Amino acid sequence: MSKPLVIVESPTKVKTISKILGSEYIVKSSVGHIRDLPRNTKSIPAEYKDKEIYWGAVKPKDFENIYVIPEDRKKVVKELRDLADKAPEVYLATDDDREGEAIAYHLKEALELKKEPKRIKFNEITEPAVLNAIENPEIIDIGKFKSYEARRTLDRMIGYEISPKLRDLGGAFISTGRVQGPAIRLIVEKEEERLSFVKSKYFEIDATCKTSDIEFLADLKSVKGNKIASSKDFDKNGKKINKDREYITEKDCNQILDILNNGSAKTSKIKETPRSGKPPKPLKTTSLQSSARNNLGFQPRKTMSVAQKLYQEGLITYMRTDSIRLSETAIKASREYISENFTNDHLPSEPNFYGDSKNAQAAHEAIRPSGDSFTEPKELLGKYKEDSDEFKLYSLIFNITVASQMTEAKGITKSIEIEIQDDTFGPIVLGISGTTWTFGGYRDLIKDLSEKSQELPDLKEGDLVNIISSNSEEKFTTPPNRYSSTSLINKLEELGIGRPSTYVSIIESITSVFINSESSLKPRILAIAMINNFMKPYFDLYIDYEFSKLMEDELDKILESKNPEEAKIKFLEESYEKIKKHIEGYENA
DNA sequence: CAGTGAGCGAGCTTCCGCTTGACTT
Repeated sequence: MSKPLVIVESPTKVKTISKILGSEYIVKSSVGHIRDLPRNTKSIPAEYKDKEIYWGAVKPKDFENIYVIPEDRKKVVKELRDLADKAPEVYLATDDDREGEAIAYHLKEALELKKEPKRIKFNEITEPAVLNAIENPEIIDIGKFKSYEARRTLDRMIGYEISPKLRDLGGAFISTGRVQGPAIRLIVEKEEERLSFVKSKYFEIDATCKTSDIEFLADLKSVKGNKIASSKDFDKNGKKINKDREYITEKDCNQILDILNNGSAKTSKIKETPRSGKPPKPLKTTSLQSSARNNLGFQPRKTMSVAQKLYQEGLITYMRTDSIRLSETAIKASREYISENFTNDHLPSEPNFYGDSKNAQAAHEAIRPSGDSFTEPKELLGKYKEDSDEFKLYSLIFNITVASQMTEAKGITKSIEIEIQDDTFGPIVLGISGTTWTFGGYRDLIKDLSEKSQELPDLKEGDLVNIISSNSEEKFTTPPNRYSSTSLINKLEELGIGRPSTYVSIIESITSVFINSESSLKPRILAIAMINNFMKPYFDLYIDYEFSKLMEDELDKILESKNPEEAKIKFLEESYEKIKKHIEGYENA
């Protein structure tokens, strides 16, 4: 009469899994982590109050962590414990990654399970996947749990050792850690690049040309057989870096304009090259944030909160993921939609596959419309208004997912060169080019909005062209842009710093050190001093851009070790020795 | 005698990652 209990992380999953497992099972969620290191001194258990512990959380012997159930998690834990007590069997179906394994272990401890729980994993919620998992239970992977503990303890160690020293210098509103440190460094170094940037002058020349039927604008491409220098041909110090470029002066410029205005030009070369357009990759957290920023003007925080609503409505899959893998279900649904709405040529004979980056944990699939047959955006118009954030974001997710399974676009890029001969400048070559798409492929569903096109004149080699007027523009190279919240998050991901669930909160945790205009993160002087006068001289290791990746390598070793507990202790001992040396260096400076 | 300042000790904060929903601006 009592039923087995299945515990997942997200409440939203409960409904779908209940439907699959039926009334024979009770399905509940932990709503994320349920135990952690004590958050502050008040939450340290009384028995440790007068004992020596590190960072308010770790016993010196063997770096054993002290775990507590935070006040606001006690209700959930009690509820789960009561259910577990009555259940003949407990299935821990937390996510299939390091943190998921940790939550499973914490559940086993916090629920005081007498019988070994069954650990089950699935990374898509479909009937076969869930049933298969139930039939093939595993046990909790201690290696994974120990590598989680190493990560958790190291983060506490770094944050709590260095932040107090930093606060002595910088005041109450500044702190650092494995993630915050490099994030602030990125912003500071970008500002320094901008400050030291030397701008360079260059010229752009174009001419309005005319044939019998059409007027068009052509750009100056080369003189004396060399290409005209553009912004790319200077480095950040204003140095000319390309020997085979023509760096034209203002005087050259005026002479060339004169020649153009008085000369007669001839079509010298027409080139047609085939071009293909690749469909977009399926979405993960960072690319969703970028696409929503570029196409809808959403900041990451807004994107995530709208996506959360869509997820809770059951319209999309999980939105915090580092994977662009589409499940078979998703591929089938996309292909079905394509074959029903487009021609056979829009459907590749084999599905398009996209691989994950090396440091992806891939506990969830890509972000896509949910289900085994996708809801078309227009079907949502009863539920959402056309100009609502939900409708716009869902449409974006739908379009990119389906487009990722369509064929390439095919086109021809035609370039026309028009030439004037001159004694001083040799051949003066003007050019115009444009792409005509002969087959739309995925572009018949989504178009690249940034693309502009100009109608090309119908010219043959040797045709004469009249130049009506010409024009020059003085241009300057520009320093690199500051990071936006979106581009900083992309950079952090590239460096393996932070996780999909934390990207938005990383930005918010460091807001005190920059002047926030969201799209342009400018560091306060405090941040610059923190990096240059504190972190770099004394704690350089902890703002190394590779630090997180190196940590991951060490965590992998713990995971694969024969004795993970021992490997964890060794890793933390070595880490502690290192940080103590850095602290000493700082204290004695 | 009243006001000031040095010195002391107690108590607080800080990390990252997993989930929502309640809260404020």
